[in-house]
Amino acid sequence: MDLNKLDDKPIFPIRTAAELLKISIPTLRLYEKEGLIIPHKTNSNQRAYSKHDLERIECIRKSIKKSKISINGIKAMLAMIPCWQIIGCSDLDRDNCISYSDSSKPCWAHKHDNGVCATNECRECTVYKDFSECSKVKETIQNIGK
DNA sequence: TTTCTAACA
DNA sequence: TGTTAGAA
Repeated sequence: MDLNKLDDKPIFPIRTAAELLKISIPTLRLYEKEGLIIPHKTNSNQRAYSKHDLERIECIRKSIKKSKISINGIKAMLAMIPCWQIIGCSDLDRDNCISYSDSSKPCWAHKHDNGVCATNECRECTVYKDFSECSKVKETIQNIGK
């Protein structure tokens, strides 16, 4: 069993996550509402954050504080991810997909009623995962289509 | 006690 | 961003 998998274990309740990240609970909820992050939900609908989730949020915080871009700005950038190419969906699926034409929010923030994404968990999708670390985004983009 | 959603300041 | 309502 590799230890890295522990990083994906959703073990932090929202209060702990907020303390570790030094941000407020409402802010954490806001990021989720805006589609920037998809925390795991427990049986009782409680949010649970993994170490990777926390790192992803750190990436968002850096963008907002250091790069001075807004939540809407981040959403717009994430909306430009060529997800159809990354997951290799068909031209038909792509043309029928809302997130292909919509540039206001990331693909995983959409409800996919049809196509391959309809049956997939966005939280587990490489499109979502690959853009979780600030340091690896450029590399990810460069490798698209290879 | 803690967190949830939703609405509002 | 923070606060508040009522419910779980």
